[in-house]
Amino acid sequence: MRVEKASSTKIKNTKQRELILNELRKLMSHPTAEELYKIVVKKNPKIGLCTIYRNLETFYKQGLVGKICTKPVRYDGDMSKHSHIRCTSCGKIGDIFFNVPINPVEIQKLGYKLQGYKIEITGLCSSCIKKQKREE
Amino acid sequence: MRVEKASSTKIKNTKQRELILNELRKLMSHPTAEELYKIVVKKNPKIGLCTIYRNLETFYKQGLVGKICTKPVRYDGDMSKHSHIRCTSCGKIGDIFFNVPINPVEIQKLGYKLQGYKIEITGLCSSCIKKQKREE
DNA sequence: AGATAAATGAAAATGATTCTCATTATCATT
DNA sequence: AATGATAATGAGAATCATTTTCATTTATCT
Ligand SMILES: [Mn+2]
Ligand SMILES: [Mn+2]
Ligand SMILES: [Zn+2]
Ligand SMILES: [Zn+2]
Repeated sequence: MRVEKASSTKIKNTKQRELILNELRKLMSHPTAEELYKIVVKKNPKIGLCTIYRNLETFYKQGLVGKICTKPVRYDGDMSKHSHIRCTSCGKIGDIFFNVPINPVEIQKLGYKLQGYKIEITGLCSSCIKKQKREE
Repeated sequence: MRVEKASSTKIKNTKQRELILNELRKLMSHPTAEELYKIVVKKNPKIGLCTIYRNLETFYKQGLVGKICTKPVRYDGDMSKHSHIRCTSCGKIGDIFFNVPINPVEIQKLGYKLQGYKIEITGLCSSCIKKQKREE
């Protein structure tokens, strides 16, 4: 018995999709769906919040945007190879442009096939370091 | 982001707390609060699910257990230094006992004070690799 | 244009987690 | 052991980010 092949659904290019991706790519920040919605809705007042949710997830699955699994989830229009640091004091997400290589062979030895990895770093951002010093 | 007040509250040792921590430490797995509840409730049928949630989070903040920020969140009674790999096919979480060092100085150069980091690896577990091959 | 298949938007549902609050347990002091 | 102070518990309600449902609209193919 033949098992149904993994979905071959054709993705359609809608105005909403284009707008959402463009606006996300313009940003240097890592917005939540809600935050991006507030920007996008100014250019298309008819757009629905769930369309933002839906498309961000689609973009992520297509490898078009990055996803940061905070709560709420944040997305990243910058696909260059980098990591993120979350400030434990103010919650801000910053970019960390340096690389920690993981060797696929090491993972293979442990019985797994490596597909991807993310490094989630926590720390204090510069302004929170200053704030902390002032309070001392 | 909520700024944590320098709490001076004394933590009391309750039977529930001890039971939850002991049962978690017995496991080799990475249970959710709900999964651990199902185990714990057999030994204390009066215990409430929210007590599991509350204490797991307390243990995490005390550095007694590890936390894996999947959805739902998973906890780890094993505090030895290791990373986790999530199988993208079956969702299982496996332990990866090798180390990827991050240099605090590198982070400092970028204006941050490093506090911690986690590496979240994704891939295929051995049984899902086999399953995939069989289907070819 | 007409067919068909996917995307949208509004509203409702979901579900993991957190909150509230009355009650109970723990612990340091008498 | 009794007391008092305070933290923890348990039940249920609330929260809220995200997902689902479904009627309608839109994009794309022939
Ligand atoms: Mn980034
Ligand atoms: Mn582990
Ligand atoms: Zn900060
Ligand atoms: Zn698997």
